[in-house]
Amino acid sequence: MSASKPTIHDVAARAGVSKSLVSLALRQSPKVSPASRAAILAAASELGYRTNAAARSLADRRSRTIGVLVLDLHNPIFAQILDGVQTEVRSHGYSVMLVTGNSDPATEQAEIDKLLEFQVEGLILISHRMSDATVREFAREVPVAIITRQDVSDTNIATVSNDDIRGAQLAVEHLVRLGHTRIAHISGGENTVSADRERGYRIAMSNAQLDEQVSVVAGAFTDLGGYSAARTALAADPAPTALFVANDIAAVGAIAAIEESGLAVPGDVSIIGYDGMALGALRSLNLTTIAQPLTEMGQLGARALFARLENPDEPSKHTAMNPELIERGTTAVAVQ
Amino acid sequence: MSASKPTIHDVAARAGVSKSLVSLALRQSPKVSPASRAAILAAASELGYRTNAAARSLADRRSRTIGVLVLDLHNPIFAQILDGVQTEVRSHGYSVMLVTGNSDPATEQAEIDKLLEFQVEGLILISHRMSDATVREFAREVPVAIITRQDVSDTNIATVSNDDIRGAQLAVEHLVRLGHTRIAHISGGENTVSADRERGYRIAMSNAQLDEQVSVVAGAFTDLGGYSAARTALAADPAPTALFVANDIAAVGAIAAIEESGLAVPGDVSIIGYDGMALGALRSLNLTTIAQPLTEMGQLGARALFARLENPDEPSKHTAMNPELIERGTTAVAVQ
DNA sequence: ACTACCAATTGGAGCGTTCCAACAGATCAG
DNA sequence: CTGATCTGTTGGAACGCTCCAATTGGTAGT
Repeated sequence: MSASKPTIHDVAARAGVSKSLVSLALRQSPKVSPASRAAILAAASELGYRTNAAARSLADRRSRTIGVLVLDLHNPIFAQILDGVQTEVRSHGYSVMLVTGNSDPATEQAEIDKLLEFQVEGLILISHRMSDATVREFAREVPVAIITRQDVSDTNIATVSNDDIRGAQLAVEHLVRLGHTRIAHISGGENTVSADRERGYRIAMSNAQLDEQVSVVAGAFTDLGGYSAARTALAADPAPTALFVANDIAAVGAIAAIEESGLAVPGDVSIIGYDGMALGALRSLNLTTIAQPLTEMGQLGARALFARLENPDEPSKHTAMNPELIERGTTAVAVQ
Repeated sequence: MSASKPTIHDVAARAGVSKSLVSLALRQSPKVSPASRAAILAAASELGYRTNAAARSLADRRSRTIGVLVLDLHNPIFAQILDGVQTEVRSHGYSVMLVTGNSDPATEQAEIDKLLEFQVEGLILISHRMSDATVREFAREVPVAIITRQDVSDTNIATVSNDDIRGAQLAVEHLVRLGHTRIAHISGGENTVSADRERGYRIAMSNAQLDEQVSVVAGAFTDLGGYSAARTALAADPAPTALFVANDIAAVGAIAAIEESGLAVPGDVSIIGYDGMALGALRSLNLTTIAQPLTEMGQLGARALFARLENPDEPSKHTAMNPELIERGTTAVAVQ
């Protein structure tokens, strides 16, 4: 009637065997006789025994756990990526330890430090805001996979991303094809993904001889960020007839700003986002966007991590995905 | 140049002191001389030492970690609740270990089992699909806080929720006030929250002498669930002029279905959701809803857990929040 | 009947920490 | 100068598990 949790010793005593045999039985070793196995399992369940992961991971010197950092749980695209990650990690018999840094580098770093203290065997960063140096530092301790970015290159860091520059060009080319010239860009703030998308915008504008029309308003990867930036963008004279917004969730905010100012989407202003979030497919939003295969990217990222875990000699590589235009209802032929 | 991770012994050797003193210094004990402390800290950082959480939690017999289960990361309201939970948990010096069960009871249970193996000191369930018996079983091992539900009662289970029956009534009363009579309800599937909201709907309809008009279509707490159910609801003859949808994300799906069938919101059909998700406030959705104070509920749930952790004698209690009507653009006077 | 082998089982060491009782050396009161 | 007190430091035990080498009983082969 011990007050605290039963241990392997308690189970052993109750089943009338040694602790070693209990350990073997609990881990399905074939060298335990059926009789002992039955007695041990019975004793364990009677006592409500639960193995202590801390002790196990200490003795084992491995945790069978992967640490996952997600940039921002408010944006549903990360849930889509996570779906792929979880599926893959579980299929390898590992657990996921999930943390967020709320888009703040210092918090992210602190959370990763904790993950490493917990002895995670690998790290998956689903977008992040830390410096390359910091990430590389972590990569010296465990294999790392980065999903959504490709800027860090290191033998111990695998990356999976789409080509944001190319994707942004697809977005602008689509608008140009519809006859738009005053195409403004709402950026996603100070981060590499945003920088690439802006770069693609500039390249495509230049290719279309629209250099004079280039107009970038600083926004953020959030609904409110897109909302405020769109207000600013619309205040220009002449106002843009199309907006390429750095990501879908910000595009939703931008639509709100446009409708609020009495204009129609896409009648007066066309909007195209980026990411391909599931919600955007619904008719109430019906958002034209550049889609990335989010769930697949999660899966591939996890898979790359395990490849390295299972074969530490092979260096990590970059996996490039193709961004794809999904034409829906928020873009239309320019009126003007 | 040891291949594996440095331990406290390595640090001790390098600093020329005992492992015990290293342990003390690393935990900011005041009884370490400044000289030793400096030497130890230097040695630790030179070696890239990181304390092993498994060993610490084993020796300490406490993990300083709270396990959090989230129903579904795809619905952004859970991110809002999580914000409150994280803030509170961190302020107590604890870490959060986050898992999802993808709305599946078996997966949820397996994930919680893992959390308990990791020796989490408490459990926060942000909505879940497990049976009362299962949850009560967990509550025998550690204190539990349930956010968003109030159905389980147990001295070791704290609950924080709004009154869903009352909230649903507010929704229906709002529609009735606008002159609607053919008010259909799109439910959220087989779970207690959904059941309560449906119950509130029925009560309010009855109070308004609209018993004959009661019409419930089985949906789900997802955008697609709301979409399909709304299609079914609209097929009725006569079609409803207003829909009370079980939650916001499903309401977004319902709006899509309505617009797709050539009807306008709120011109032809009014829509009211439930939850108060942040996204609904944006003008592009502008969703009328019954709001719950999500972040605050997260915070209060975590706080209730710590109250019990710090004072195990005091039984856990239920905290009731008030649901509140937020009138936005998806409801309007009935035209008939 | 004896060795050889195999299957099942066991105690002990070790994983990296924390806690505790013990200890050395300095400081101080009488 | 002696004992008491305090400050800083130490080795060993313990946490709950896994791994390993060793041990016990059979069973089979000759």
